Amino acid sequence: MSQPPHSAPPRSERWTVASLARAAGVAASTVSRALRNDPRISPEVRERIVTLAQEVGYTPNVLARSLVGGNSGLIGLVLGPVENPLYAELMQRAVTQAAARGWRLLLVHAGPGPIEQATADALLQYRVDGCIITSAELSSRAAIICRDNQVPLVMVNRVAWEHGSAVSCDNEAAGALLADLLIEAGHRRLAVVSGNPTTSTSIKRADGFIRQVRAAGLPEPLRFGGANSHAKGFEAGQAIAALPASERPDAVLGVSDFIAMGIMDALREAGLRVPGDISVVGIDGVGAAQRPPYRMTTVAQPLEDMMERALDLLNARMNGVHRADEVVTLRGELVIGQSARLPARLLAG
Amino acid sequence: MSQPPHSAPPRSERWTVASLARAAGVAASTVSRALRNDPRISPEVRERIVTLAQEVGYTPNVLARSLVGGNSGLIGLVLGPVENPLYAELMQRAVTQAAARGWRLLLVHAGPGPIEQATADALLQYRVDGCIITSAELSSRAAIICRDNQVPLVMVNRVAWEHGSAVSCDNEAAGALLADLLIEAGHRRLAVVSGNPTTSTSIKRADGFIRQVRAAGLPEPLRFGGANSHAKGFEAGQAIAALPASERPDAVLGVSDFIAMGIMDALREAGLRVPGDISVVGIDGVGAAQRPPYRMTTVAQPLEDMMERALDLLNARMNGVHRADEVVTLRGELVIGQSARLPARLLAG
DNA sequence: TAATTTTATGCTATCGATTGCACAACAAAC
DNA sequence: GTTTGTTGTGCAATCGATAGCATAAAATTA
Repeated sequence: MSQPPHSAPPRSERWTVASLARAAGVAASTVSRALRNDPRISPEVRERIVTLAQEVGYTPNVLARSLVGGNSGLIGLVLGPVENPLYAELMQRAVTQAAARGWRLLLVHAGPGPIEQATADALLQYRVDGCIITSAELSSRAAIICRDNQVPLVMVNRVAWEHGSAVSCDNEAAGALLADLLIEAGHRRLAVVSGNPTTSTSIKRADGFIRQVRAAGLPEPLRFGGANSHAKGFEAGQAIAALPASERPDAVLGVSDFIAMGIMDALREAGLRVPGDISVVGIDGVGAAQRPPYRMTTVAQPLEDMMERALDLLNARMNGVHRADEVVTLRGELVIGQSARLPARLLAG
Repeated sequence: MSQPPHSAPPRSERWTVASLARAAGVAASTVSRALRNDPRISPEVRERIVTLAQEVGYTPNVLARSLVGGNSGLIGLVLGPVENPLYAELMQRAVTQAAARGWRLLLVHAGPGPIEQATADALLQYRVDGCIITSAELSSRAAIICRDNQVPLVMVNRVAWEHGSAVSCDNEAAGALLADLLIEAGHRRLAVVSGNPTTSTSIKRADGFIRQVRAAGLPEPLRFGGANSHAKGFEAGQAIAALPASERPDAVLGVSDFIAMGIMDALREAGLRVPGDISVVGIDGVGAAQRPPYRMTTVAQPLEDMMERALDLLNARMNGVHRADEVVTLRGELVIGQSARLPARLLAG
């Protein structure tokens, strides 16, 4: 493989359509057409060229191709802080599913900090065909760039701020479902620990939860939170544990599994049993929260489907096709763990 | 911004050197030189062109530039299964540090499965300037491709298999250090839970640990393991907890924090106290293991430095410069948590 | 057999940015 | 007032792949 057996190897450089053409005694355009299965090329010639290309290990230069074709095959990816396992899981699915469609990911940002201008510019410099933003917070620069340059944009796990399509779980329904179940199971003093107060995801989940608590005529839930982190959940858990038993909630929603893990850790560390003394539920369905010691009862987001729909949305907007922004909401699925007391009817099945 | 105020806007397309040149009344080459600060362009002309470019929001097409220059500015990134927080942390640092050098990451793979041929080919198709592999296991296809095509390659957190440079922590020393400390603190029955038996990282860490146990004249450590996962650690923890108290180890090393978390979860679930009844230590220093309820005593890898050295190694091998493969080993740093009984001398400071 | 259509291939321009070389314009020097 | 030297720009080729158009050869038809 490293010693191409043919007559006109490019001087220790890589093979190109031109060098292949020289070696095969045809024109560069013929090589290009043969490799793209253009029906106008005769079977014999095509066969000869394809064989040669394989023998020498020819790899097309996508950069050159996209220069003329206009499609880079690149999708920009902006990730939130990956200490939250949700983002890591989203990333993994993004890579896999993008690859299945022949696209590659240009990873421009990952982390808690705001995205820098130079970083956001890379989306344009590399002529990405589309962009996926999964950060709940600091996506503004990237979103603006996409808007100003007609780059298809889809937000995953957050709704669009002013431009772009979005795919998310029905967050309000998830919060409501959990409230209903907890109440049905007999919980009477509820609490909710929110995440970042500026993100739609956190707000909706808490809203749905609180709405059902009120609808049931129960006292207003206690509220904690402030950021989507284990630390904030832990703080809230400590505060809850410090309450006198008579005032302490008997069930808590962490609006993300990540937060709920922190809550549970704090409660247990304070000597409370979960779910014996207090129920804890989350939303997201991340793997880390499904493992012991958490075994979280949660509403899992259909991440696989969400990413698939996200790529569909991008695909429909590529190649200059203009379409109205679209918001897709998928229903999450209840995952019965062992972190909360639930209605008996659910424990049978 | 979306309404360029100038006379010759490209017909709703993006601006190019050519359209800028037309608008500025100069040649394309002049635009190019002005934007690259070529000293041969007069200050006035340069100023005029730069201002115009900024006004209309011109973004150079990197694909076209790399076609002539030969440098794509892309670094291929191959990640292991990101359920292990270590990989997520490495990724975050890779993005940040690459961006600081003006490079972007082409994320070609992330996950437990083997890397597909089509995926590995993307490294060549996009003409990456270098490649980083942080997967402990399934990197072969990518490594082979890099070797056969003189693509600079550096493995992070594993030693090179047959080609490529590598950056890793002094794994053997880390294992040995932890053994020494545990023994000094009075532990006598030690155990080690390994990861994937084919990875150098796991082997070395266990080796260093076992070596020191033997050197101290203590009985051969119990051995568990088989994969670098929370589940395997959990299994090992359950097995350890099931042993009669007289045979049960009083200290366990999980060769990664991820494994050690699983061990600790199982021990605690079985009613054992950590570190009261049994000490648990890990290696890696991931954030998840530093949080409650783990507060892991561990040897932290200097991830920031490791990634920096990795990029240095790539940089030195770019632009066709050929250098011998290089292996860099950095020393890890002890992090004193609360998961193990340690020598009193350490607890003072 | 000439005229026409089909088929297979080559020539050449193109995408956008860069760069070697040529060449104006102007200043300095004899 | 011609010659030499310096500066600043433009022209044209290049990178690698693709696509429109032209054309030679072959196959079909009149």
